[in-house]
Amino acid sequence: MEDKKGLDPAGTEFKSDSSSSWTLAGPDSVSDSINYFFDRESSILSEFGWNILQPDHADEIESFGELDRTDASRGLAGNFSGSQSQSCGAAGGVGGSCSGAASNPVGSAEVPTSNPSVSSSSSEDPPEKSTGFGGKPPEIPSRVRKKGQKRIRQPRFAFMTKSEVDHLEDGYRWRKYGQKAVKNSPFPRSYYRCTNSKCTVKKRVERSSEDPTIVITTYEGQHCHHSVGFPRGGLISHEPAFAGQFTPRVSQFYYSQGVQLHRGISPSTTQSQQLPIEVRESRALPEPTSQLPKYEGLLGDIVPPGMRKT
DNA sequence: CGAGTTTGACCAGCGC
DNA sequence: GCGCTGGTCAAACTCG
Repeated sequence: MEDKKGLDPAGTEFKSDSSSSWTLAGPDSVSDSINYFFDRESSILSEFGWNILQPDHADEIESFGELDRTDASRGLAGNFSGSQSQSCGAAGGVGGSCSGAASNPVGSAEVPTSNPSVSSSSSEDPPEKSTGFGGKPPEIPSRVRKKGQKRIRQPRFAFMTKSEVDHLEDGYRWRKYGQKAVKNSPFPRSYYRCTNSKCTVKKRVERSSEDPTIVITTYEGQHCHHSVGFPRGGLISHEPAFAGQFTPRVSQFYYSQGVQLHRGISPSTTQSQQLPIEVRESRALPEPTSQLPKYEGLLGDIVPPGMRKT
């Protein structure tokens, strides 16, 4: 049960899937590599409004995953300040989540895309009306969204956690707004959004069809407010009551079970840690034996220090 | 009674 | 153009 396909017994190889693997350059580089991921992860997560702390023990980390860039042309390409993210609005920027780097004009770091028609995304670009998350909320309900008005994706990241609980505590409060059966998976996918009315962060939770003990959580967007509570004393809350309530549970998840980051970094993020990342999971989780070239291509661009691709 | 969940329907995007 | 699928809505329902 503890064994994961992504990590060999020696703990020196990380696999995103059967098509690609990461091999540490040397034993000494293990912790460095872990630190690399978590330093970056903390940075990245903080961009999303989370302050995930680094685990105490590197061996708790079981694997790092892949990401899908298939939708890059639609979701990235300078659209972090897209229409949906505008609703962070006036509330924004408590702790800087919604402002600052969050509104970093990603367009300045051009994101390579496999889709040559990425330029078409310019039609989606809000013409500088909003400054990142400082704009006004979308006034048109998506249900009444006009035809041709594309759904703007926010940057995403996902991670996998070995847990029997579907909905992991992360210090924020979530409201479930949908559940849907997923193709090729016996487990439904649940859709959550942050209960903060000014926050548009969404979260998808599903179980891996390959390993039902693994929960795949995908966050989309950035919180524009503090969390209610935070693991291991790193409380941001102004409400001690809540803080005390959440701390122990979350700590257990993040540090006893470890956080499995299932993510990717857009090539541009290797140049600027200020940039949020976009992680897209595939429409259907890849079969163990199936290969998604798009993953491979992207992973090839991301080689953490001390690691080499095999 | 308010907040959260469930669930069927609707819509948009994508691939063929 | 059509069908499939993911994502979202919203009414009904449950719970505290």
